[in-house]
Amino acid sequence: MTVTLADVAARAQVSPATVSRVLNGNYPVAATTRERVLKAVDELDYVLNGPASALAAATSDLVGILVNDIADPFFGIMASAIQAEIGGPGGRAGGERLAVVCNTGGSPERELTYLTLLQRQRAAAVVLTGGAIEDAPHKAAMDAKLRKLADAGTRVVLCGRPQAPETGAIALTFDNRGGGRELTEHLIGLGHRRLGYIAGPQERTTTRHRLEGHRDALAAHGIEDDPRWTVHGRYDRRSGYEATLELLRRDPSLTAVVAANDSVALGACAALRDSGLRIPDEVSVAGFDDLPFSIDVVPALTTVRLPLAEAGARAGRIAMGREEEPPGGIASVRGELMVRGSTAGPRG
Amino acid sequence: MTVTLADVAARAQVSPATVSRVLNGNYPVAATTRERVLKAVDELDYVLNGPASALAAATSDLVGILVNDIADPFFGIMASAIQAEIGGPGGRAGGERLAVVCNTGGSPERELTYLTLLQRQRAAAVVLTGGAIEDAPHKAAMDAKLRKLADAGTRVVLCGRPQAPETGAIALTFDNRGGGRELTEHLIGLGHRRLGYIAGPQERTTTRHRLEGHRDALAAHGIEDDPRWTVHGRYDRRSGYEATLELLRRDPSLTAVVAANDSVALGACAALRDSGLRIPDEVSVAGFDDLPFSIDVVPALTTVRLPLAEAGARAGRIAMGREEEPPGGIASVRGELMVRGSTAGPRG
DNA sequence: AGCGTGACAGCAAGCGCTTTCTATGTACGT
DNA sequence: ACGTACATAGAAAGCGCTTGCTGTCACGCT
Repeated sequence: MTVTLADVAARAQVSPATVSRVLNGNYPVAATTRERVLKAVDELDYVLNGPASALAAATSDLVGILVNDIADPFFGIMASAIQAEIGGPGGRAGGERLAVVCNTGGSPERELTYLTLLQRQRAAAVVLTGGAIEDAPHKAAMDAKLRKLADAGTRVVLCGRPQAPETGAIALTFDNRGGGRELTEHLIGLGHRRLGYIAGPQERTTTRHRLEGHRDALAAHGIEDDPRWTVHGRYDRRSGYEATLELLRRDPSLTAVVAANDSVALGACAALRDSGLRIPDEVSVAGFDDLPFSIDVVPALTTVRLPLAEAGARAGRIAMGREEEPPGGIASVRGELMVRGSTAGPRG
Repeated sequence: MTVTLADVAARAQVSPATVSRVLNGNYPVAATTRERVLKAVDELDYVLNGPASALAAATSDLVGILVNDIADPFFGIMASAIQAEIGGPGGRAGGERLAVVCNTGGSPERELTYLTLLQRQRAAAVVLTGGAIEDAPHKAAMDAKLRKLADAGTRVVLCGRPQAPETGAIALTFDNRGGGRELTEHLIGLGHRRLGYIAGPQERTTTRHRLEGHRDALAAHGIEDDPRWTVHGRYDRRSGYEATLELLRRDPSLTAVVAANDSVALGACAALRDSGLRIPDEVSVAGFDDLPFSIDVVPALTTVRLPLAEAGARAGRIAMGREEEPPGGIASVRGELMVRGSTAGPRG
């Protein structure tokens, strides 16, 4: 039924070994023989059996990219950059690798299961993007898994995720804390003293770091951090909408709302508008990430730009061993404050 | 070094065959034996060797999802829905499958190469999303490839892509033409007679169908289709920005701009604003897809909502053989016109 | 002329798992 | 009690490929 190496060998009148060597090209084969083999491959429309090849060679060309939410451009942009470098087909790499992205949906179990699946396939490398979950048992399980992957020869790279010491993983982390601080300082500088904060899900590192940056800034300026001013939600627009209404209910005198990310900020803007409040005249709004749409909303969003594509590309290169690892296996990537129309001094 | 089935068998004092059967669970194994095996698996921290398993069983649990641009939520949303149904880990499906998304970046070569790679891996199913490329040689190559995949037992499903007859693929197509017509008719109904159209890349089916729908509407109302009113670009914001400036240069008297999709529409809005034109008072703008952000821009975008998540879920189910194929192997999915603030009568 | 030396090509032994077929008990029915 | 049927477990034959090792020439050097 299906064409095998042996069929090709028979047709080209050579041994299977020779066909294999022609295909893998790491062993001298006479030009005329090679031609003959290639011709047979073509005529028979032969397709290598991946599993068999992987089994015999004990290696695979699979590279996994884990993302929390594939429908979120934050991850899409990173994944795209990573994949381009891995050299999924046509990438700079040459050797054809199957770079695939796996959507965990933010679920700890799926994250772990995907890692196991990738481990089963003896993946050549794995890149984990975005924040990690801070549940202790889960973290322990993840670290153990990463350690095992690394030990088995799989290159593990973290992109936009805090370092996991002792796992052998290379980390490119985002300076969420610094970005958060800078953003809130900007608002404080404009004169704001009552700032609402819409945080992401409780148990994620990204959430915690951004929030800490925010609080650092408040503390540095001697501003009391009223617990009513912080609401947790998901990293999506809907959540931002609801959280903003809640914030307004708790304290209608807020003059600024800082959101966990741009999508949340969008929801916040909608909620404010629906509440009859003008941005930035009555309330300022700030986001985080600087996704492409952030410049298009009106007013354009003040936010912290994260070099997602650059970081992804670098992570991809490191995963392929085409770029030196950062010293200590970790590098921090800074964000850049983008001041735009959505923020202004209070009572504008 | 690595733990194999045989190691587990030895530790559990059974034969490798029994271990395999416990793991695959499709053969009677006494409860006590099973326990013993499971215990050994756990103690040894055994991980199945995917390639070996796939080779021996001649099947694989890999499912590929091809997308044109992973950074575009249009694809992200579909991919997410497909993956959820495939049952990547934790999905409804139970059996653990490795659902992976492959980013072609819109390149014909990469599309083909990914298909080959998936074919190598003997993928269980493949879902292709989004428009196809209309280059004849490429189409022929694709069709041949799809045919071969289908013949080899891989389930092939097209989601939001025109049917490829003779390939054995199941198609869920979007009614881009109908949606395009409806949208333009809405504008005509408002009184517009000079409508600019920003189309996508020339060689894509989606581009052509939406444009045809637009022209159908114009023709139906006896409106001349001035070639100056159509500009081709990419499916992104930047392109929309530039195309709009070009449109304005060619004919400053346009009263409406219809964009190939929402991202392009966003760029169009920015260009109009930068040109000092108010939306919708001076120029109306319409998009396509109804991505999440479309409701947040100001004014909110009039657009055609495509049920991306629903279609993706259905495609995923069909790929898993959990939903009956549509009659004739093809089903058309309609869009829904969403009238919002970005469109109004001319000289509003 | 004789032999060392490359340059190729082939043999054959696996890689780790699945699965058919066979063997061994055990529990029935009569 | 004896034969039959059923429930389990094992032996072993691959699945299709890679690769270390073993030839076999043909060439060039002394």
